[in-house]
Amino acid sequence: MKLQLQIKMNEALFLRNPESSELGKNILKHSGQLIYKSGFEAFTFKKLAEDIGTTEAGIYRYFENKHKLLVYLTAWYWGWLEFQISFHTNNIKDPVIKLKRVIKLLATAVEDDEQTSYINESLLHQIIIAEGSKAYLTKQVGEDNKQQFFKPYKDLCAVIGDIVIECSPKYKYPKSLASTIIEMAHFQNFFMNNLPSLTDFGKTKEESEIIAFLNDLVFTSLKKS
Amino acid sequence: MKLQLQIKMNEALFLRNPESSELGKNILKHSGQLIYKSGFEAFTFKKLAEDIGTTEAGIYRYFENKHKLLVYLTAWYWGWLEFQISFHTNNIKDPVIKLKRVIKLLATAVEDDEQTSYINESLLHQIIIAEGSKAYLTKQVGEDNKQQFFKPYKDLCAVIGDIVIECSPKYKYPKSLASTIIEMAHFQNFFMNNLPSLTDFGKTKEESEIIAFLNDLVFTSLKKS
DNA sequence: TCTAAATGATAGCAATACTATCATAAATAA
DNA sequence: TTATTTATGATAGTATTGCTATCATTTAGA
Repeated sequence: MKLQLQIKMNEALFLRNPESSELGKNILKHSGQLIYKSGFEAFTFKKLAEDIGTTEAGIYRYFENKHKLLVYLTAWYWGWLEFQISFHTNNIKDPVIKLKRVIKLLATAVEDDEQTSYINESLLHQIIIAEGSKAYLTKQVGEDNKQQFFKPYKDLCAVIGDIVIECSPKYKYPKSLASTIIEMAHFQNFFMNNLPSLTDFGKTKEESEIIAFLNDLVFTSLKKS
Repeated sequence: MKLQLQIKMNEALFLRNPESSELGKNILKHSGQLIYKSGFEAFTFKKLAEDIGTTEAGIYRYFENKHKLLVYLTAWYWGWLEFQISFHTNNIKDPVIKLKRVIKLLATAVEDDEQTSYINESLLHQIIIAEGSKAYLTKQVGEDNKQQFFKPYKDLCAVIGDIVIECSPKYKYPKSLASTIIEMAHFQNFFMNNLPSLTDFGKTKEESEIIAFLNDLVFTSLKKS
């Protein structure tokens, strides 16, 4: 039996559901590759269309513009990650172990899990590191937020915040700590690889060091309170 | 006597030094206002030129493109902030108080200090919060880094890292903690105002709460080690 | 097998991101 | 002072981007 993981996406993110057709799936697959390769700024629907072997107009039938597509990809990623977390922390009672597992999942380059052939999760992880913040660092963030585009991110943040509270019921900043963990898991990775002197991991470039840093940061905060 | 604070800028950031002429100063002033108002994506040299009352070609004589201009503004900001920090922590011996002062400076909306008429620091602070990461979250980050465009940011990070070490000589992650403080001072502000459920400050929207969060995060980490 | 929906092919248009040219004004050096 | 460099203004032009529209052709579902 082959299970197919389906992440329910916000319908306002697309014009036509990309998961409902071959062309749509190709859009998701190739946009991931293209954004990874050339960066979001250089990414255009024209190039994407050429890559797939369709036309620009074809892409526009699925996504209004490249911003929506980026938001789609990030939303998909956060949804997928929340599932990974609930899967990998299932049956763990100790919230400290749970939180450590979460930090590891956030900071570790995932392997493509083959459950979704049209999205390469490890590529997506890299894209989120370098481009993820651009999904919300815009003037339309308020509008986009009203339409619930960032719900998967917020849900994930809430899940992590809840684990924080389980670890330390009196801790005063569970949600800010959660968003700090998420952002820093990615930013420290980007810095380590691109601006190493902003980190202490420039020599080894090991993800395990980021995990150690975050564990130290989080658990000294939580033990104390 | 009126002191003029001059921040030495990397010459590779511009084609003609914008601080050397009226037009140049106008470019800095109005680009700040425009980016603040419409966001970096919608910002174009054409609009900037119209705003100033010059031509597009006129702007291109100073800056190669809008990315370089953004990097210039961020570099200027980090340089200015490092000066503010050295000024406001001067003569403080206790590194803990020093670090608290630094956190406060990072997280507080600055008031325009009038020393530089052509750059509005409080506007710039807002720009850095919303657009600052876009200066380095690009495919050219490696190239830009080779040209030392991010030196002011790295210097600031080093300064803060040194204070961390003064506070707690055995702490293992001074630079990562420094970049975490800097980034989170800004990100928590952005989240608080735009995606409040990612923080614990959505109700009050007070900067003082961000400062309290960062102080808690940093000093529990440092006291323990 | 009919019919609706999805795709492909092509065109076009306004805005963006530049580059080039030439005239003029302002600053500076001989 | 004049000669000359340097900065600005005005205008043009070009390739690419970011779309929208139309119509013919497949493909898939009822």
